[in-house]
Amino acid sequence: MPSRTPRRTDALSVDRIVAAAVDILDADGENALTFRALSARLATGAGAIYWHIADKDALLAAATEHVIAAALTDGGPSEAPDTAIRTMALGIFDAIDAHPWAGAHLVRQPWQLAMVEIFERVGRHLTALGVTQAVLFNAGSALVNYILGVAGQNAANARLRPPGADRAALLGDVAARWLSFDAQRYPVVHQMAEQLRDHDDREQFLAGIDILLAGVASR
Amino acid sequence: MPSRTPRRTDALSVDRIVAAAVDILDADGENALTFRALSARLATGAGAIYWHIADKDALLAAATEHVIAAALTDGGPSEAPDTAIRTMALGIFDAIDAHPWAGAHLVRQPWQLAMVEIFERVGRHLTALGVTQAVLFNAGSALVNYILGVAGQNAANARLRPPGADRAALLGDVAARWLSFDAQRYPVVHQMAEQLRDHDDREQFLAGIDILLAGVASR
DNA sequence: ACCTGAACACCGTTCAAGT
DNA sequence: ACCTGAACACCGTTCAAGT
Repeated sequence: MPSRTPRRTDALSVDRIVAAAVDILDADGENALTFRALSARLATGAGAIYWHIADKDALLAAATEHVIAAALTDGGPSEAPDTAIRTMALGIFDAIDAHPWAGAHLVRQPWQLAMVEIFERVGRHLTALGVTQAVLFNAGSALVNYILGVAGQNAANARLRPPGADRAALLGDVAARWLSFDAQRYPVVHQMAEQLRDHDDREQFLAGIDILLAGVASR
Repeated sequence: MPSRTPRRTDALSVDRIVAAAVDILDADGENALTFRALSARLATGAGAIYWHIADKDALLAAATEHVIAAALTDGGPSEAPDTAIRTMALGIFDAIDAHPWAGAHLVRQPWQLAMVEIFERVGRHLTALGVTQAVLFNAGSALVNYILGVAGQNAANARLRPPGADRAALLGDVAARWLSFDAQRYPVVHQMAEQLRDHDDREQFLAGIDILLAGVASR
């Protein structure tokens, strides 16, 4: 029986719209996010959303920003620079693993805020690592491009995986597909298929980061 | 006045459909490729296309395959393995630079034929380079993911670039955008903006390949 | 076997009209 | 200022009907 006027918690806002969008994207994937589904969930009209957000691209960008920003927490300042890069990269990897649609959008829309944030951190850690001014740009761009490439792959894999199917089953399918190619023409693919079946995406991602760091260190 | 019955060069076929699709994609971009536009260009009904090709995804996949396969020509067999990797990577880079929509699709649909072909070649060259069985899978995947990451970026940049605008102008815009961020919070982005303005995409792509190769060699 | 083209179910986006 | 919801222009895809 509070006498204060009740807070209008149902008022529309960019935050509420983005939160609802993230919910839909996480639950049912990219195709499920329509302005009709979103306005239904928010109990409003489609036009109301357009008053707060420019268009669907801006909506996806905001949702991606939201999810990536949460992943970009700073590690302890005592962390060694190369460890810091691994930590940050893993954070992005895990965020995209949990929200594959964010990976897809990150790849399609570079130069968005999340991207600049990633670039800044990678660059800072590389500088701390002693990378010279001259190679910093190339090294940073190589790392970012690698991270984005994996992000895209992960997003694509998640799209492939039917809801409910587990990772092992999908890997088995892909391995079988690889083995179905002609062994004479694709010997390497054949032998990689074996390793593909029981590899760990996360470990392999880190292995790539380590290769890049080793390459940078050798300069 | 040949008496032979004229060849029906206007008969529909997957090849003609794919060729027309590539034309539309190259000329006017991804959004311009609709079944209506395609059937109009082929002077037929939309349903006719569906008799030859499963759906739009299959159409894009076939168009991508077509464009990437053309880029994957074998270098001379006398080529050193690391040179061969650079040559192949540059071939893909240039193909995607010329057909950005193919880069976008390659990123979205891994495990398609073009991907397997790329993986095979990268793996073969790495083996020739003396890479051990144990690290082959990780090294190959790192290279492929990096190439795909750059492919995605290139595709996105091309989508950003308004038709007619040149690369230099776009780079200037992005650099200006980077400089508009707070210099205290984004010092690295600020200093990279300078190098961004007059960097060469192709050279930077190769620099990344070299970093990866150096990292692999250091194992 | 192959093609036609109208029809269906669905989008993103706009906008006059409301409060 | 903010919301409503019908309307618009446009998709991918299907399918009965043709040849």
